[in-house]
Amino acid sequence: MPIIVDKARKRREILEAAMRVFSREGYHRAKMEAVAEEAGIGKGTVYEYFKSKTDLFLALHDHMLAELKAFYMKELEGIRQPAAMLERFIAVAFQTFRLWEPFFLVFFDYWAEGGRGEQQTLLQTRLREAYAVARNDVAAIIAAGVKDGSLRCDNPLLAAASILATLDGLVLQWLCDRDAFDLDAMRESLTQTILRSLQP
Amino acid sequence: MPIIVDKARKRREILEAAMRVFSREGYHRAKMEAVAEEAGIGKGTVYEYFKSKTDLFLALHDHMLAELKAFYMKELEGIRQPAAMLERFIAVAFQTFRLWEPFFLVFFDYWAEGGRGEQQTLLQTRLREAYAVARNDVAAIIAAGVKDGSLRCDNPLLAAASILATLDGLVLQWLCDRDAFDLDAMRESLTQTILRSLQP
Amino acid sequence: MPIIVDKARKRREILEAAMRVFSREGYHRAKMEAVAEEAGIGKGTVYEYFKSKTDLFLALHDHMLAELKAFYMKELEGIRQPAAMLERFIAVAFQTFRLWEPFFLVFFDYWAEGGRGEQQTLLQTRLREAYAVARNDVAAIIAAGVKDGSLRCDNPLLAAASILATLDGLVLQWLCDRDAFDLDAMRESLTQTILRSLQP
Amino acid sequence: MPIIVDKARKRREILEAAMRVFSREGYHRAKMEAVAEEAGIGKGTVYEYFKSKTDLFLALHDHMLAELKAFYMKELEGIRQPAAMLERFIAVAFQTFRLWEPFFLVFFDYWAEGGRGEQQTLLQTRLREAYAVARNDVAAIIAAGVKDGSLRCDNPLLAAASILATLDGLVLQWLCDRDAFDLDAMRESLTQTILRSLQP
DNA sequence: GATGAATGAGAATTCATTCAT
DNA sequence: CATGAATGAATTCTCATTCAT
Repeated sequence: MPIIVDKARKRREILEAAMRVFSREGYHRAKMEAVAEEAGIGKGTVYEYFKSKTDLFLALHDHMLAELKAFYMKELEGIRQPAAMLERFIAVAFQTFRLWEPFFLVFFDYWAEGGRGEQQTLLQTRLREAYAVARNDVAAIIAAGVKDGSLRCDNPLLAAASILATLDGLVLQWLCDRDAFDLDAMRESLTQTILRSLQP
Repeated sequence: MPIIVDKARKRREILEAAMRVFSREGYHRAKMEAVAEEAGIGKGTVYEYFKSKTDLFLALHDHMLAELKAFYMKELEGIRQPAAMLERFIAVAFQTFRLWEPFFLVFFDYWAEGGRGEQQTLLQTRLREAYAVARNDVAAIIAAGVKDGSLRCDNPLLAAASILATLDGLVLQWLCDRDAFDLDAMRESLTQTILRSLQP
Repeated sequence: MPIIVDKARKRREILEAAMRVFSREGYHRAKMEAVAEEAGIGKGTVYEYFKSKTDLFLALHDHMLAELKAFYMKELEGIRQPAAMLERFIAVAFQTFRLWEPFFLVFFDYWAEGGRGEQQTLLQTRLREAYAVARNDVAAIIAAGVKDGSLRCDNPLLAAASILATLDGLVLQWLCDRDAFDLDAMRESLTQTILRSLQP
Repeated sequence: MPIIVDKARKRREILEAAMRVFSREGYHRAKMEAVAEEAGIGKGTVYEYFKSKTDLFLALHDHMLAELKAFYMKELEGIRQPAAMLERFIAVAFQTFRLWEPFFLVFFDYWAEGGRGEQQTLLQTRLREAYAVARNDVAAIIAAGVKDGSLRCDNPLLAAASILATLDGLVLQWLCDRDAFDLDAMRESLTQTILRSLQP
């Protein structure tokens, strides 16, 4: 009788090992062997679950985004007021800066790989889609506020893009230098600025 | 009669060739040979000017920042009003998105390399310094505005960090998807938001 | 109540699966997993019957030769006249070209492995023995003809070697290019040439 | 000034090293590193001349056939009589058995690789072409004999194919077992048989 | 007996760097 | 000075084999 293995579980373990290794060393410097070791398995086993390093990289992107989204969903659950949602959204973002540091470090590599080239790589498509989804989600909150009169905004999608950009840019800057600014002060200041700019 | 070679000039040519190659392929995928070819010289010659690929990468960072700074200086020249300077600063930033695309694509790699690790790499130090300088420059403009009463801001450094973050995040997003948002609309909207948030 | 398995039968099934896979892909490119799949069993099971890939390869050689010999025996059964036996032998050989194509394709690999090296590999010994047996068999037919005066030949063993060589060389050539020559025309021509050269 | 290297010469040296290694170990077992070592160069250098193992293998085929052909040309030079040419041709073939042993051992691999598959591999095409050329060359000699009345043959191309097959089959057999038959006796016998079968 | 998940030795290939000319 | 031929450390990926169930 064949050994019964929870393939989905092991797959996730590999993904999480990959995240740690990639975040530590960077995608290009990271060796498959290191990923295997981090996952506590043999080199060849990784290839039973992912057919190449690229494939693993891609799968990790999906995995990470799914996890991130789930985190946001959970944290935003139950909040109905658009302004409150935005405030919470920003707060959660700042939380992730600290809690999901490795996550964002890996993201550097997606940006570096995905920004490049006109060839419509799978990664590029995914990255583009992920951004579009995020923009739409945030824009939807703003639009809801506009509708119920609690917010004012001519172009919710543009505002959403801008908010996301600020958050991205802040992790970037903060990860390059933890002393660049105080996270809490920045969160308060940013929340104020954004909410004020959307005030009716 | 030795051929007199303008070493500084050739050095710059190599740097610019490297920028094109790195922006096209990414630092890790880029081959030294490709850089040499792009510069129209022999592979070995690159090593006469830069002692290693890392060294070239690092030197390119300095070169690029110097060029960028020079561009900003020129474009901001003559403007005295803090608010006007900020407006112009943002406008110039958006200009660079289009004009300096390869530049930013290479920047992805600096972020990817520099964000990582506690090891105080030379690159990391430089990146940190560059950010600090940029923050100080922008903060200085704001502080000047606060001083002459034309602007209001509790923490100019924090505001500067935030502005820079937004701009960084926007290139990132825009380079991943040129259709993410309209650059001109974004510039206008962003300028408004920022200036309004600094209104006394 | 243990499942009674016809081990010999399954063994043969694996051998035949191996023949198909080896003939398709070549011994070296063929994967044990592919053999297992072709046999409709699990990868590990192959190792219950053959202790290694080499072992399987070797066993296949024996199996194939036994099958081939049986085929010849059946086809030559009842023929007594040496000349007629030779004619039939050649005809059967040409039949096998078409009918046993995979068989010969695998043989390429035995030649490639067996021709090489002074190390007295098991395979090499087997190959040598197989050739010796075949030569003796054919030589025996010729010798019988010489004895009954229906054929003339100074050195039956040499003639046998030559006949076998021609047949081997023809499969080789024909398998490399099905359009190299017409099989039927070749068979007729060859039969004539051989029989005439052995005419008293 | 760049180092001046006789690239063609080194290429040939690598090819010859490859022939030795491939003939010794077989194409599949042979390691690129062994080829490099045999050629007295570094592993990477082989790749400066051949872009892959397959490429080297293919190039070796061409190289070997060219060398073989040159050898035949030289040895047949000056002979005009068709019968004499055939006799000489066979004699040269038997010479090569002894002199070019490694050559033929490598050929096993071409047969093993080239016989297989319907995919029109480059190697397969080359092999087919090589056979066709050889058949035509031999057939031309026979046809010349038919024309001047010194030989008789209904189908020179068929006869040529048969002669080549016999020679191929003989190397095969002989390389598998040097004691299978005496080369000289076989040569004489074969020459007789062939010439007699072509007698008017 | 049968299975297939796990493994790691092994091989092809790449590419930064050196250095003879 | 400039060059590009040579190099080998490093890395990805393959696949025969093992063995727990």
